[in-house]
Amino acid sequence: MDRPLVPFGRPRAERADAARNREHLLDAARLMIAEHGVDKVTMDALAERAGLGKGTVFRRFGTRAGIFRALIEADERRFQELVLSGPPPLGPGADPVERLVAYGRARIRFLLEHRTLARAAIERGQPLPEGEVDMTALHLRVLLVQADPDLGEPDGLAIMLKAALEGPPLMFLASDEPRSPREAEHLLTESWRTLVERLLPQQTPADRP
Amino acid sequence: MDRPLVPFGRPRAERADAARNREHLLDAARLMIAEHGVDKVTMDALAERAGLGKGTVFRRFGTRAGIFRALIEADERRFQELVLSGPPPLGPGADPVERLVAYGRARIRFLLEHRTLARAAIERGQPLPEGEVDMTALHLRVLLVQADPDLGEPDGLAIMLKAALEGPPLMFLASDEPRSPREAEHLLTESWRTLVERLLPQQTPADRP
DNA sequence: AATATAAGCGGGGTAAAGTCCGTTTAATAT
DNA sequence: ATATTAAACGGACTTTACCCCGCTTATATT
Repeated sequence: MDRPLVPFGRPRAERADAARNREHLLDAARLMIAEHGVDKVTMDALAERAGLGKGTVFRRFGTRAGIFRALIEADERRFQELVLSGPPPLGPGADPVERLVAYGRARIRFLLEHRTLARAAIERGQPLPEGEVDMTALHLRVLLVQADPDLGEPDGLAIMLKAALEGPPLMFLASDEPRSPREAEHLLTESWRTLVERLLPQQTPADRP
Repeated sequence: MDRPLVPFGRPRAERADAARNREHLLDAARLMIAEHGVDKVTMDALAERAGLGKGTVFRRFGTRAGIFRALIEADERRFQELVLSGPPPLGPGADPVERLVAYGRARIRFLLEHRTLARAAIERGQPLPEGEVDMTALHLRVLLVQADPDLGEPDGLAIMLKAALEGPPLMFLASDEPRSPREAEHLLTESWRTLVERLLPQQTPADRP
């Protein structure tokens, strides 16, 4: 008759078979992608390959895009750790403008390296794939304010700069002629630097006594 | 036996019945959207509503997204005309920085007003929906170079600024809390102004003799 | 007016995402 | 060890975009 003493604990850890099956599914997905590319990863084929039912696939990942999001997640976490506690200028310690430039360079490279998965991880519904909160917009906002406390509309600017940074690699420079990822990386990185350095006052040595 | 004397004329104008059916389909789509929203516009339902076969719908518009692209097209053309030959500062004649600010304001409003259709017009494949060429990136590039001929990487900057301008309204400020379109429009317009005016040297009266 | 032909048409067929619900089972309480 | 139950499972079912291809017709040519 007693109710559990801690009725509000987290919703009870994932069952062991569920965790095992998730790994099976992710492994199967990785193999299928390596063999035939993302397009051939259908929910039916993935379920069969992993020896599970289709319902299980949807229960685990919600949507097709969810599978690809899960595949990127580990790398994304590593990336965020470098940003939050790695060496400067990407990590804390450097001048905010330098950190913004470094973040852009790293993010562009990350997205271009993961572009196939990242594109497949975009939901056909509303927003871009974010792990609960939008780390990029958040981080950009913080650095923008640090670089210039008097900046108007930091929220809006953070949103726009996030789009400027992440849109082109995800769409792989949607416009005009095709470019190699190498050329794209260089072009975008340099453009980002220009954008950031012009947008924010350079902190020259003369500024600090 | 003779082949046509002008074998390379354009591929022969659209047949009258085809044009008529296209209008019927667009009318039907508009009605269905007004009544039940874009999601209920399925290819089967649209075909039936217009009294045509499903194959005809695909022949006319290629994909589902193509229908929504066609619905926006007229408005998009009007917009481009205002930009190319309307009154300044949106049209030609004003200072490039002013034109960039004006273009951003107009584009943000346009995309927010059309956001439902515009989102539905995005293909689940690669690029964002563009009418053959990417007018926004092109226009931004021209104005950027006019405003500052020494700007490095105008191509990359144009691509990034296009993403900064069009991404947020299309994704409707994907991140954080929901905002009303009104608030969104104001926030983005002001942010765009800040971005452009900081990015480019203000043309002060003193600069011109 | 008759003919030729490329364009258009229709609707059944396929593939794939996502839903539903009855059955099974891991984890926990007794 | 047994009972309990919430979670997990599986696979049939539904929905929808998109393909295919034999038939029809508008238009141009003679």
